[in-house]
Amino acid sequence: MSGVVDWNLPLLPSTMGLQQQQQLLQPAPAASEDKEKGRGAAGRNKKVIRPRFAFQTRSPNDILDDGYRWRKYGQKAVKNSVHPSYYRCTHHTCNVKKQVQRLSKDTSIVVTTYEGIHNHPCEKLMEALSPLLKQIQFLTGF
DNA sequence: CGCTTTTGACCCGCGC
DNA sequence: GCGCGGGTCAAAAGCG
Repeated sequence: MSGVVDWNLPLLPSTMGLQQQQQLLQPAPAASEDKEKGRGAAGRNKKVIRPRFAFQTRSPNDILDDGYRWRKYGQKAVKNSVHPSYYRCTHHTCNVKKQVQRLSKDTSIVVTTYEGIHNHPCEKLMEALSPLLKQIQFLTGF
């Protein structure tokens, strides 16, 4: 089914409308991210391939709203002043994870690492395009 | 009322 | 075999 749009593509964060520069980095081509982490919540013991996208954005805001809803789940403090915050998509069908890291050198720089692909289009974008889509569908219907 | 957020504790994997 | 680190989940509280 290729009737799906690449929603996983980097949309433009609403808070990113600044003059900040965005740097898209692809850490490693190797998908050695098979850390299943069994945990009691077993259920999905499948080698789910989740692409990793790293975005380096400069913003006073740690949480960049890219159009999806994120729920913060834990904050582990590492030794190097870097306190990575973990976020997860609130979608029950969306197993996307987001890792936000702040540079200890420049707290103004925020490294957002997206893990996984969204199974569902962003509500915000959809909402914004909803009227347009409706109109298009309506026009196309004829 | 619902949802979100925060802290703690727990667990697993890997290293040595 | 044991230790450490990292990561995640859980519950509770606060706020809109």
